[in-house]
Amino acid sequence: MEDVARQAGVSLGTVSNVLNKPHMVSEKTREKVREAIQQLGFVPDRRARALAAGTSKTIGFVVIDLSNSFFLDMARGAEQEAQTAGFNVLLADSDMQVEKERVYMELFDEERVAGILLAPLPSPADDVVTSGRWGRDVVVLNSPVAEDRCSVIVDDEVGGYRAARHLIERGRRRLVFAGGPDTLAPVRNRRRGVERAVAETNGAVGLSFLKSSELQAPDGRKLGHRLAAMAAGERPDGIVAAADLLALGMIQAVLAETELRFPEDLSLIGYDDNRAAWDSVVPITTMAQPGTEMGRVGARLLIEEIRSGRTHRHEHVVLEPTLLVRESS
Amino acid sequence: MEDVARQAGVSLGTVSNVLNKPHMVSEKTREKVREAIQQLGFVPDRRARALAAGTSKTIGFVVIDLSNSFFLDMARGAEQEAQTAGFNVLLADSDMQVEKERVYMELFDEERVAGILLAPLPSPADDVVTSGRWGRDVVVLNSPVAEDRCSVIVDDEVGGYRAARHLIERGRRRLVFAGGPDTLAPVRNRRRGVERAVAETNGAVGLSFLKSSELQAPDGRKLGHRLAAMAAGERPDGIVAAADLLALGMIQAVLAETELRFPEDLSLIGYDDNRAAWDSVVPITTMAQPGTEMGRVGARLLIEEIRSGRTHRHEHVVLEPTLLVRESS
DNA sequence: ACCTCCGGTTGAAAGGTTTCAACTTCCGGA
DNA sequence: TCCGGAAGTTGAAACCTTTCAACCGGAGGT
Repeated sequence: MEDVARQAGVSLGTVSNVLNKPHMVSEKTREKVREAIQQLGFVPDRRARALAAGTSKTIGFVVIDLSNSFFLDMARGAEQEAQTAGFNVLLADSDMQVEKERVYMELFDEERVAGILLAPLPSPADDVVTSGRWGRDVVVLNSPVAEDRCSVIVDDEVGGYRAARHLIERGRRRLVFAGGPDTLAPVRNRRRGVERAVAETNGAVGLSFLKSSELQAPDGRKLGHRLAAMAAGERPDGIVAAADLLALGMIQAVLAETELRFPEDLSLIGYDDNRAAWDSVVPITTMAQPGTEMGRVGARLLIEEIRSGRTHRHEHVVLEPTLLVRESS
Repeated sequence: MEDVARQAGVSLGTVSNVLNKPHMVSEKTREKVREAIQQLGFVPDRRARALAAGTSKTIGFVVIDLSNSFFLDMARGAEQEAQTAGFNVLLADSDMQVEKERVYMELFDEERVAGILLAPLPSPADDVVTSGRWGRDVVVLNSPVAEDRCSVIVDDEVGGYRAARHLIERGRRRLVFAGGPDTLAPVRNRRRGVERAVAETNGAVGLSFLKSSELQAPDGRKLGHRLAAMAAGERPDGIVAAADLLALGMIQAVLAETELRFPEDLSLIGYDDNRAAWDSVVPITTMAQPGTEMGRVGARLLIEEIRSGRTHRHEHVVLEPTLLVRESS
C-alpha cells in the first residue's frame, strides 16, 4: 500500500480512502490511485484490514455433513443471503465428528470471523456451543438451543402430521410410520405428528411402527421385505417414511418381491427431499425441508446480531416443511 | 495478550513463546502463563499472528460443485492431508459459476491464505487461474493446466479402456459407449479409451455411440428407452456409460420396458462411483474416480510448494480410476 | 575469584491496514 | 480584502501478534 501511495504521489491515508470511502476522494486522485493499484498489482490484505478496522466481513459455517443435500442447501442459502449483505461465507465440514466440530469452531474463533453459523451434531450440540463461550456471535441451525442464542429449526411434528394428512386425503386409512432409531429427536417428532393425524381422523388406524435401525436405503429394503411378507389384510395402505432413502429402499424391495403398485396399492411418502433419492424408480412424494431458507434465515439473523451488537434480542425461528407431491402417493 | 502477560507477571514476548515455542520457556513460567490464558479466556488472533509471522496455516479450496460426491471426496482428502501437516482448509463452493469462482479466488487471495486448491470449471479454467496472476500458490485439481502450476488429474482414457476391458473379459463383444455431450473432454477421452479396447480385441465390435445430451438419470432413461426398442440382433451386450446416473437411468428404463436382465442379457458399467447412484435397483459396477486421493495428493503438492518457496518444481500427477465390480456387470 | 556459556526472559520493531484529528486549499460572501 | 466553511488530504496512532538482538543470572571450569 505504501508503494501504491508513493507511485500515485499521495499519502497512505488517501489510498485507504480510495479503497473504503471513494466518495471522499476527488475524482482525479481516485483515478491516479486506481491506476497505481492496477500497475502494481496491489491486493489489499484482509487480515490487516480486519485487524485495523476491528470488524470482519466473513462469516464461518460449520456444517455437520455436506454429503447430505439438506445441509448443502443450507450452505447455499446462507451464502446467498450473506452475499447481498456484503459478507462472504467460508465452509467447514465437521463430517459428523464432534472433535472436528470443535476444531473448526476454534479455528473460526481465532480467525475472528464476524460470526458463526453452526449446524451441529445431534446430541452434544449444546455442549460445544455453550461450553466454548465463544465470544463470537453464533446462530444454530437445525437444532434446538438454549435461550441465549438465535436458532432456526423446522417443525418435525407438523411435518409428520402433514405427511399423514396427505395420505389420508388420498383415501388411505391404514397408516404406518417407518423409521428409527427412536433416540433421534426428529424421528420421534415426525412419528408423533403422524400419530396425531391418525388420532383425529375417523376411520383411520395407526398400524404398529415399522422400526429401522437407521435411515439408509438398505434399511428401507429390509422394511420393504417385511412389508412384502405381510398378509394383505394386515398390510398398511399408507406409509410415512422418516427419510427418502428409507422410502427408496422400501419401494425397491416391494417392487421386486410383490406385484403391488405404487401408489395404487400402497401410498408412500418420504422426508427431506434428499437429492440422493431423486432418481428413484417411482419418484417419491416427500416432505421437503426448507434447507435453503434455513440457511437464508440463519444468515439474516446472524448478520442482524453482528450489526446490532449488544442490543440484539435472540430469536428462535421455526420453519415448516412443505409437501412435494410426486408419484409414490 | 497484554492482559495475559500482566496477569502472569511476564512480558509479551514470553506469552508468545509459550504459544509458539513452549520448549524455550521454563516449566514454571509456562504454567503461570497457561493459567492466565485460561482465566482470561484468551484466544489468540490468527489474523494478527499471520500478519506478524508472515505465514498462514490455512489453505483455501475453491470447488466447482459440492453436490457432486467426487468433489466432496476431494475436499475430504485434502483436509485429511492438510491436517497431518498442521494446516486447516476452508471450503468455498463456486457452484458452477465462473463469477463465484473468481470472487472466491480473490477472497482467498486477500485473506492471504498459505495456498489455494482449485477444482475449476471445465472450460475457462485456465483463464481464471492464469489471468489472475495470484501471488499465492495454486494447485489445480481435475483439470489440465499449463506448465507453471501443479496439477492432479485422472486419466479418463485409461478409465474408458479398463471399463471396456472388464466387459470384454466378462465375455461381451458387442460394445457401446453411452454419454455426451461430446464437447466435454472427459466424455471424449473415456470414449476413446473404449474404442481402443475394442480395436485391439479380436471379435469385438464397437457399436455406434449412444449419444445423450447430458449425464443425468433422465438422459439415461431416454437411452434405455432406445435400447429397449432395438431388435435383439442389433442390441449391444455391453455398455460403458460415461456416468453413473446415466447408467442408473438406463437400468430403470430397460427393466421397466423389457424382460432383459442385468448382467445376464446386458452388462453395464458406470463411471464416477457417484453416491447419488449407490442405491440403484441393481448396484452399478463403476470406474471409481480417486477423489479422496486427488484431494490428498493435491494438498501434499500444495504444502510442498508452500514450504519450498521459489525452489519448487511443478508437478503434474496423473491418477488412475479403479474398477469397482458390483452387480450390473 | 573470575570468566564463559547457556537457558530464560525482555523490549522494541515490524507487519499492512484503518481511523481520525489536524491541516491545507479553495470558494463564496461580506 | 478578509473570513468562514466545505472538500480534500495527511500523518501518526492503533490493531495484535511474532521475531530477534540484547540482557540477566547462575552453573561449571580454571
